[in-house]
Amino acid sequence: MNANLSKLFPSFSAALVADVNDNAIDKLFESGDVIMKTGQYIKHAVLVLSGRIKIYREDDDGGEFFMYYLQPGQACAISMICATKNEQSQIMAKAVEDTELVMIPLHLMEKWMMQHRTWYEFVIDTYRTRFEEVLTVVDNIAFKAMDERLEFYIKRHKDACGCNDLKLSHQEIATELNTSREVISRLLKKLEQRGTVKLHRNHIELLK
Amino acid sequence: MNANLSKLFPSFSAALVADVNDNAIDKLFESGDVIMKTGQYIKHAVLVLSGRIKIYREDDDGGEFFMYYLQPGQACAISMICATKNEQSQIMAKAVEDTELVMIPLHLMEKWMMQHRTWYEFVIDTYRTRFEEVLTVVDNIAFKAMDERLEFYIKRHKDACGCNDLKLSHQEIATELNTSREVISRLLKKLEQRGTVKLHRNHIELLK
DNA sequence: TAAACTATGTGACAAAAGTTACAAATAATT
DNA sequence: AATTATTTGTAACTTTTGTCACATAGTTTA
Repeated sequence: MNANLSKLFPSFSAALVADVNDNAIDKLFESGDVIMKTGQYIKHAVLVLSGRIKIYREDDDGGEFFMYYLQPGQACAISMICATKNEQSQIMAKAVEDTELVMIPLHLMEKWMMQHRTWYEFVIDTYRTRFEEVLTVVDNIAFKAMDERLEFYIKRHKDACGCNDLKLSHQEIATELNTSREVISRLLKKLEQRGTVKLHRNHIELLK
Repeated sequence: MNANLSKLFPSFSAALVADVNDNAIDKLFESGDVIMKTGQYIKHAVLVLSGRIKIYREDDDGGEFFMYYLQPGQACAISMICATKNEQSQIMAKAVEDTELVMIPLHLMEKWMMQHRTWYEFVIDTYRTRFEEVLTVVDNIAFKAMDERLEFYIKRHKDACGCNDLKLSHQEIATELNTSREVISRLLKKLEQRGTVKLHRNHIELLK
């Protein structure tokens, strides 16, 4: 089914790769698609094969606070945690590139935890790294002001896409940081004056 | 060793309770003791038998941001996650009452995951509920202003201790919310005027 | 009990963030 | 090319939060 599964998930044993190929469902999403809504019931654990996903926390007034990226070779910790009990999703996931996923039915989660040591370790590792990532998000909003949070936001984008372009409007960035467009425009201007970025329409060039 | 272990952790199988009693180490802390420091290596998974613990996230400048309470019958998710790989703690834990803990050596974590279904379910459930709790913390600092965050803080204290007294100074509350004492004094005065609380020295009476 | 210490109250002000309003620049559509 | 829509820039203002200064009221200690 997927020749590059073992390349993207090198820790998986051959038996596990075979089991994934035999049982998992492949699914494609286009850039911009909402992959999972808040409140939706989760029936699969999700592995990312290609593309890029952004994970958001939503509030009652339409706020969409950006939490973290999901990349090829990674798994959605929330889907794994929720999948074990068929719980509702606490987050919203959106594809920001054309994305290929592997969906693993929830009843296999527990079986594989017992059967495949490499799956067990992968799941625990996914929990740990994602928990730690959420803690760094807490750090930023608890301890930092908006200027530093914007820089952190830009840095994470750079790390995730490996590029020097942020193709978003000021309004979109503001929404993901739960602030207003004017605040982001102001702070970006300051970054431009410092030579950190160059501003274009719908597009920010990252210089340093 | 502990007669009430099965009362506090009713989901545990008899075999698991016996295994805990045979292998775990009992440990006592006094109110105010730091149970775990940020950066400390974790060698045990921690279960709470009695007392109350507060979990903090620290920053470089001595900030101590309050995350959540740990109660009897609960386990420290961070210790479980980190214990599986002997990682460093990402949080600081402080006893706010005299506290009795059960420490489970890390090499048993994995063994029990395979051996005891009730342990597996308990661990997964601990991850899930704690992950969700951290997400509600993110909600509060990402979407809410300080007045609402203070009310949320008070509510969680009330839920955790089941009492109507918050025995902390304004300065201590300010530290745990990463703001200044004056801001907390101001907001508490407003709550008092609304009849929500009654202010005393080192002690806030919760009326509603 | 006087002195020292700690906690709280409060006014005045500064800085950061959020809001309103509108102009200018760019892109898309007719 | 003209019109319309979107994005960005910015000034003026309000609100919230943070800081400084100092007064007052309890508590503890000498």
